Amino acid sequence: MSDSNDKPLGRYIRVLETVAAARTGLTLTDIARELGLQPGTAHRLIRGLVDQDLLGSAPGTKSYVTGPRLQALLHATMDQAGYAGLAKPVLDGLVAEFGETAHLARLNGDFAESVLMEQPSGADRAFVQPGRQLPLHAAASGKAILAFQDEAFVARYLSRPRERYTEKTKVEDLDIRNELAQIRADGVAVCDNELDAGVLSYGHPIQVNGGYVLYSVGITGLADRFRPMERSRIKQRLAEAAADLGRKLGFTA
Amino acid sequence: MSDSNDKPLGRYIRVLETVAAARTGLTLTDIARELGLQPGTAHRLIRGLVDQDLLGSAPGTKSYVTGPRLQALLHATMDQAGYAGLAKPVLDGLVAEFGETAHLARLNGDFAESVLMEQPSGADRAFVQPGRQLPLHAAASGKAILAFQDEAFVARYLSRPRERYTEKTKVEDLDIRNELAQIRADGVAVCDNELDAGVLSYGHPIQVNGGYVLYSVGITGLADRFRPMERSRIKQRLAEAAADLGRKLGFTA
DNA sequence: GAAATTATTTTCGATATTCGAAAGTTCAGG
DNA sequence: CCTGAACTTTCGAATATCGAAAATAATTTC
Repeated sequence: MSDSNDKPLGRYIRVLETVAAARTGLTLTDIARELGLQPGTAHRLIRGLVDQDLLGSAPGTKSYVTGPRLQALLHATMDQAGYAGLAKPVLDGLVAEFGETAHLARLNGDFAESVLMEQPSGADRAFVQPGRQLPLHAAASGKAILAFQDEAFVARYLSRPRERYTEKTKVEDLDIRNELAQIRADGVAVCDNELDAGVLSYGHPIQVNGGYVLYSVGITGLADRFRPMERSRIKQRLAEAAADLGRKLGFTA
Repeated sequence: MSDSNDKPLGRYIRVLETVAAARTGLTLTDIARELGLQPGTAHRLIRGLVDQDLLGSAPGTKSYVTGPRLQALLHATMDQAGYAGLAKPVLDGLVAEFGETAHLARLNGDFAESVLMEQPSGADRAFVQPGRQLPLHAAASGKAILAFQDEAFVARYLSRPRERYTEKTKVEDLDIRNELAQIRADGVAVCDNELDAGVLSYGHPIQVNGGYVLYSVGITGLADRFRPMERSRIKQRLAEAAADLGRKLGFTA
């Protein structure tokens, strides 16, 4: 009888399951023994999975853990209700302090998707309602995520045409790369009239345990009213919120 | 340049990501268009994924959703901290009401692994501390999960030898099958001195959106003290807790 | 209800990947 | 330095995958 589990795909998945089930990192030999594979085969399978970022190996060590792409996949499947319970209180805290709209965005393909939004009572119309796909080069929460992706991702993103939403939208490779560098240095991304006219927003990356950035948290408001707000305070509170959310959304790598 | 994403494994994963990112089920054509695949290729990839239970197709319809094996894999990558934020409040509620230990268990291989436990202050020694592997035939939270697995899983489980932990442990196929049927009818599983002597516990399956049961929630106490507690009340509160947890741990199918 | 359109499934030879076995490296302890 | 375990590479044979095209099924249109 030919078990469907000895097809190539099935073997890859069994390796993933083995690693995922382990509390701690597994070594090549662990995996080979567990699945009854010879070392050479296990090595090839693992390499394939690492190439796809489905497994990661803590640099320096020889043990493997679940990779960022698998974590992203998990988050992508989680229901919005799952996020709401975790993230809503944090967003509410931001709303209470600044009186502007706060939202949580998640990397989804080539966009940052808004997955949760909280507004002050009597808010303007929503610019970041859940489901909206925010461009990675022209939204604060998008830029905050893009700035912390690896070079291969950034290069791929920049290799494709980008839409210009307003006359202030940055579309040149160099402009965008410079801004990403600044975001990495500063910790916070700004989008001033680059996506929606008259709208100003701040975004902060959310780092989960492994250090990967899949989410960002942002505050958005009408530029005229929001601009005077003290920037250092916004930055500090966003950083706190991001740290809190990172813990709540986090994984043990 | 040969992108690692056009290797066979990468294409399978991209299909999974596409389906996972969609809020609703995707049809073959949707997937093919999204990924720029020709229909025949998409069909073969999808079929391979369905064979592995990584994708599922709602019976009758032609649209694909994430399958039970993918859900199990992704959940397995979540660690205790990830659960804590979601499930701790629910367990705390049970502890507050009954004054006994509550825990969340997850199907892991041929055992139900306790992944989170909450105890009343001044508790007895812990019988379900996180990490403990609870047998599927001799623990309330294990039986609650086993009762809702498909026939192939149950048959495979019963085809292998089972340990007898106490003289009350049920090990005969027929006894176990009868009890599983009763659990399906009743909704709640009981383990009375079958695993740890002097310990009584109740378990309730947790259904996530697709209907798959990967988790259960349970209450455990010393039999002498716990037995007098009103059973219907326990059952009702466990059902509520399970519904709540199912929402929080759930996926968009 | 027949024709046209769109969606799904199957077939095909060529190509690329995977397979297990065995040999070759690297690394850590004694 | 030697030894053994863990890790990595190599190899021809077996197998899965590839894109293109054709066949079937389901839906829509007229």
